[in-house]
Amino acid sequence: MYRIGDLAKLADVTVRTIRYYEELGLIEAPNRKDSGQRRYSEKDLIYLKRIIQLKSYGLTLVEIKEIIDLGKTDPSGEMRRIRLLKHYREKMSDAMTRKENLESYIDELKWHVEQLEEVSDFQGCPGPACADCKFLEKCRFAVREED
Amino acid sequence: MYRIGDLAKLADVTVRTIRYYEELGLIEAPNRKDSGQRRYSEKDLIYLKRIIQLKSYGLTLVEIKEIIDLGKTDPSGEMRRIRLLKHYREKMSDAMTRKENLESYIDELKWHVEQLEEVSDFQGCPGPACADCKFLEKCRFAVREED
DNA sequence: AATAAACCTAACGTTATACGTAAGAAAAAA
DNA sequence: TTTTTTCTTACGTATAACGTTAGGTTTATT
Repeated sequence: MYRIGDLAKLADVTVRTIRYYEELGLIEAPNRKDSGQRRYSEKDLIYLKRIIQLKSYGLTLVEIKEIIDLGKTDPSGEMRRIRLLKHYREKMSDAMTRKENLESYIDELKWHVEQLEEVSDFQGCPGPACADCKFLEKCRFAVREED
Repeated sequence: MYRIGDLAKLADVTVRTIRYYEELGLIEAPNRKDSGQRRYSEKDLIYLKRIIQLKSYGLTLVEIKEIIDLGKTDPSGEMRRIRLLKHYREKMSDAMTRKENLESYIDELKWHVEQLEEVSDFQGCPGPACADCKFLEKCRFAVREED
């Protein structure tokens, strides 16, 4: 059984953070001693770490709560199961979109790097330099002649 | 030549946003009429759209400004070029990290979906149900027996 | 036993981001 | 000549994720 300070150290967060997560319903209210002090189990630590992991994925606490609440829903019964699946698939779809965005961004960065490495007139972009820029095809900002 | 309201419509942002970006130095102060009203060119529109695109990648305005300022730096001279490259590569590295995180997240979501589709005791996770969970190998939260 | 360290609740404070909104006046457009 | 748009200045706002303080109790340490 951990005290709240122990748990905080093990998960590398502050005590306040743990209380705050409890307040938000991200972690369950733990057992208390008669004096009122919280005592946590190994399982609580696992859950907390999991939340931190989800945070590292860029989810907000609200999004994390949604996922947790989904988990709490009793999945027995076909309808509920289907709804749960629907929710998760929406999350998946969001994530895939973000991933695609990120990949575009990475492409753009690559483009900048290549340009710096190989193209001379960096300042002319976009504009007249477009004419003989080797990235013309890929560039959606290029200044092209009228058809 | 666009008036600020025209530009706003074309880029689908508010007038305030444009002035704000100018204030931050994200876009250059445009030419003015004698009366003081801003007049924008096609190129200004391109730059603005580019900023919006970068925003859609999840960059903050400050990060976008960094990138823009990098672009403004005169890249002639080997030292500057190298520093520019270094900055861009750092951005790349950040982006790659975020991408990896996102991929882990997607994996986790997949795992949830598969679990919902195939595993019966969802509520028992983590805990005793770990013993015969088909995802045991991949799970870093599993409750395993002592060695 | 005494002191220090940790814990409790409740509630206000903080920092940052990205604008919104209002005021009062001047210029452009219809 | 209305109506719309624009100008500057400057205060307001909303959300996120806790930080911090107060005032008091409980554990741990010496």
